[in-house]
Amino acid sequence: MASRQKTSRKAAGTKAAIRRPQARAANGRAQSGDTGDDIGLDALVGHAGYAVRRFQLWIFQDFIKTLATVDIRPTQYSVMTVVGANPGLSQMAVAKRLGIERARLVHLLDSLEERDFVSRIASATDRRSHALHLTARGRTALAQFKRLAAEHERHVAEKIGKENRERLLQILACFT
Amino acid sequence: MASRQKTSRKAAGTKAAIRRPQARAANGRAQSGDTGDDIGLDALVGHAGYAVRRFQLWIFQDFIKTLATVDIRPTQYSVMTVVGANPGLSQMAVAKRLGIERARLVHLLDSLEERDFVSRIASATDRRSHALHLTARGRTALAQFKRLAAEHERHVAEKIGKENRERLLQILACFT
DNA sequence: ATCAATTGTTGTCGTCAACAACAATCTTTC
DNA sequence: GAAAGATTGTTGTTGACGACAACAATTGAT
Repeated sequence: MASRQKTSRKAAGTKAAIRRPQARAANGRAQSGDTGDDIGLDALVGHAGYAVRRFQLWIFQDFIKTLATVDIRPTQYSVMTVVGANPGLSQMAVAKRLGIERARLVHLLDSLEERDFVSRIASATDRRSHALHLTARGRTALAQFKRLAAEHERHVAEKIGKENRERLLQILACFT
Repeated sequence: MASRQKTSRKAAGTKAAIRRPQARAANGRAQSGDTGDDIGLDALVGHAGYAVRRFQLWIFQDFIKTLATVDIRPTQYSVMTVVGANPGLSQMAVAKRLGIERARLVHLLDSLEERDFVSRIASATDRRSHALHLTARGRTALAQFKRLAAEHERHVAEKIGKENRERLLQILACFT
């Protein structure tokens, strides 16, 4: 135990030993055989943020796994989808539409351009901005991505139920 | 434009100029007055992940803003809530229950212990593990946090509707 | 007694949001 | 038409966060 005590664990052992008086002796639970399933969450249940965080974690992992063969992540997919549906958009417009910072979009487009999915074309009307387009390769690739994304969406429907998924989309439509 | 061209922008200007032939002349949209509201999302609408991402972004920002006066973030709140409802839990049990990695929980508890909200007490039965408890200060603090969190939850209800919020919680209950 | 598993910890890596600065360029205003 | 202000793409930094991999201390099983 030497290393754990002498290293930088600021106050774990020490403080705890001092503050003992008020330490309620672990109300019946303590560290017995906690499988992690019988632990109450108290106020946490009923918090939308907590449920959404867990859900988003699950849904992103499934998306990444389902599109692992093509190595496309959710944000990259969203960028290509928007650009594909609206060719010629500026980076600013895409960033604003997707709720991404334009600073972040720079790197996203760098990688997508390296893979020859997207191209930044100098705008004719505004020499500051770039008109974004899918390349020919990007268009055929996006078609495949959409098939895989649809498969991912089926996973979601299996997980929470087909009608629940649609209800969810309807509830959250104001954020898209 | 010197710096933008000569610096490390790998292929923006150069490549784009070369790949010109196939560049469809921006189908009517181009870079006119894009306010960002009239941009189609195509397949993106209908993707649960996208809607959930945007929602989680909003909900976390509101949570952080609503609890800014006490400087508590969502994850910190979830830890204190679970520990408060289940005193004596080990770090492993808390991490598993909340879907946090135990490596990450270490830092979370470090900060909460520095602020005297939580204390790690050496377990009597297992000298490896720590029994987690709220301090007296932590208990009174958590009570205030819960009031502020309830206010945040009201913001959510205002945003998506009271009944929609409850429907949402019901749909995502399997993830909590 | 020995070997595998567990617990807390440290460290690294990559993703992501949030800011702040900057050069180039556009737009407005006088 | 020139100066002032706003916009666009870019670079950089910061911090929260998830994922992994190691490690020492300890426990439990063989």
